[in-house]
Amino acid sequence: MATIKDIAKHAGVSVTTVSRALNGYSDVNEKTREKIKAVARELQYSPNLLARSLVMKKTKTIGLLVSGMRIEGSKDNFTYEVLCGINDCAGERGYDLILFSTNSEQQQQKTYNQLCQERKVDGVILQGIKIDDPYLNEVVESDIPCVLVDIPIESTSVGYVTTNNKAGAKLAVDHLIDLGHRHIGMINGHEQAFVSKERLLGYQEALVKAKIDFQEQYVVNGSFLESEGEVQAEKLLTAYPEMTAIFCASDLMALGAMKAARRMGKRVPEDLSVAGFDNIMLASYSSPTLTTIAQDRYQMGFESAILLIDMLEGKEGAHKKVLKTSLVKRESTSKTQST
Amino acid sequence: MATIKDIAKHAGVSVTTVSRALNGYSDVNEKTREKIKAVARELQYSPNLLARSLVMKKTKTIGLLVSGMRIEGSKDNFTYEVLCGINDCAGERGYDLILFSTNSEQQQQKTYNQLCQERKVDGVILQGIKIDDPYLNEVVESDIPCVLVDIPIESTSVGYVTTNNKAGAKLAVDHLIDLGHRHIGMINGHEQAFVSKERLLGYQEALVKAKIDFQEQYVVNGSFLESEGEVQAEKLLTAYPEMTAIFCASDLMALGAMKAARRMGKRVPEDLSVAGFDNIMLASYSSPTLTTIAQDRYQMGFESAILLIDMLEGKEGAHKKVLKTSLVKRESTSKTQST
DNA sequence: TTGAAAGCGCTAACAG
DNA sequence: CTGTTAGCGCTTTCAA
Repeated sequence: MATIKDIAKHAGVSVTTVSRALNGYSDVNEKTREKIKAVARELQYSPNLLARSLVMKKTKTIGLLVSGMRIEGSKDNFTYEVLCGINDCAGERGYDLILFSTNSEQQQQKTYNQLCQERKVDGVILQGIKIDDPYLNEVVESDIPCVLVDIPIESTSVGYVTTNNKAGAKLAVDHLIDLGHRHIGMINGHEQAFVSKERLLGYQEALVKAKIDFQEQYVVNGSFLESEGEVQAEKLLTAYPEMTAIFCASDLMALGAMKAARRMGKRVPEDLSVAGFDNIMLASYSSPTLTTIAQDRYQMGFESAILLIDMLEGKEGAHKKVLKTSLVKRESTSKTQST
Repeated sequence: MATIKDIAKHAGVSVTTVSRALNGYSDVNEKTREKIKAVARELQYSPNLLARSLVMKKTKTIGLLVSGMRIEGSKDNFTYEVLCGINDCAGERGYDLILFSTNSEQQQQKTYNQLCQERKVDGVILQGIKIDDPYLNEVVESDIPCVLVDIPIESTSVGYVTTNNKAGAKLAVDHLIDLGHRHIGMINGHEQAFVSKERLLGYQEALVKAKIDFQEQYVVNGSFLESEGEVQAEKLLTAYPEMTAIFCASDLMALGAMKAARRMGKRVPEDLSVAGFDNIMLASYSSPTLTTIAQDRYQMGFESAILLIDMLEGKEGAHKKVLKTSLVKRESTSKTQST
């Protein structure tokens, strides 16, 4: 509750001097500084960041715009792990995070710019928004520095962090091909996800390399949902009994696919190999455990924050970061029995 | 970037009128109001919440002090799900959330009061802090309204939300007793957790009711960790071969216990019944699936926010909320074979 | 090395 | 119904 005014009074100096002393300016007598510091301690002073921000036009605050901070997200933990990464980096560098809820209707009525300008965040990290989200246009047009997770847009004020989804998908499909599979289906996410496009490309690339014809009807969308994964897997396996492997663009859908297989009396991996993408927690607890492509969500968050803060502090450097993936072989894939 | 000053100029009125018009005061001519609103829209005005907060002494911001926002948390998702609940309620009621990182050393040097006073949050929700956390004392002494998750402290400015842990534990142990078990071990969390104390009481209560002697050596601590659950389960099962069931104070530890059993050649549930607490995602994906006590983490978050905001807005009412639990029967528990 | 004064953008008495 | 004035707590010229 004490203000610099109080300190000034108690220390017998002006507010200017207090401000300078506390902020470590050099042009202040060391004795006065010590005295001021002592008084500040005594009065349990803590600066009012609102007032400071108002004049400095910097809040040391990063906005976090997460679309889909929902309970369902605890299945794949994407949001949470990214958040952990952001939080750690921000903490290290002295920034606090402010969470913009985009769930509630109340907040949805505000534009992106309103959200940011009202709270005067220095920059923003956007996560989980779809390619056709109206916020996205605003982001690009606005000049508030921001970093996008998994959407490749780059400009002076916009950067992004993503995983090498194409390479990751290729890794998975290569693995299936190595195991002898020739009829490989794919359950993709949805059209509004950049990562889906990339993962499809990786799938196709692997096929081309192995001289396997791409069959359009082998690829369906499952909206990244476990339930849809199950539905779509059943459809694929019914329509194309020759299929011996399915690559899913998310582990959740892969779990769904395994369920479908089980229900249809197909054993995984003996009759059907299933590979996922993400390497979520559940992947190592399901039975059979799931072969998948690992992507480091914590790191994505951490790098997003680095990128953004570097931008905010005027550090030069690339505005994008593409993280590596790796193949995690588990029980859900094996050599094809049918040859 | 436009301020009320700009609007005032364009509309040919004073800033006061602008302020009043935009804030919906009644004592302003509807025509002037309309005009002002039009100008505001035209200029893409959005209020500077910093300035407003500075004078109003209200920020419409809730601080979130989460200890242990770490990647390991994605195993049980406690933090994330509580956060979702808080976020949803806060969003509905027009509050934004500011995340205080307590991970980094930088931030740890600040006291609780500094954290809150600097950012001028209206209130705070604390989650995941231990009973012996230094922040806790500060909370009680400070007069910043706050709500604690899973720590029962109540005062004019402090409230809490928790689950009925005693009843929940009793439910689990009753279930094991019903199945015929008489030698039931317990792997608890740790001394610094209020919930651990409660769950132990529930365990004891169930034993008393069934006229089973409480054996102190049957109860060990596993720090809520899967790995420790495994270690402690092995110790228990080795030392007390008569044991046919273990109640674990968290699902994670229960998963560890099942691992230990498997490693020791004991089948679950035929040779050993295992019950957990929490009903985390993994509980329904493990094999065997885990019998457990469900607690609604999202609801805990939501209720915390309700409690806090009600306090902030001067609504009278209880400062605590205790949520119900329920038993979720799955595969890991069954009738005892050895009789 | 220090202080006086102005101002960040807003709200809130108090007059008129 | 509207404007004038003051002030929230801080930083920052500009003088001294």
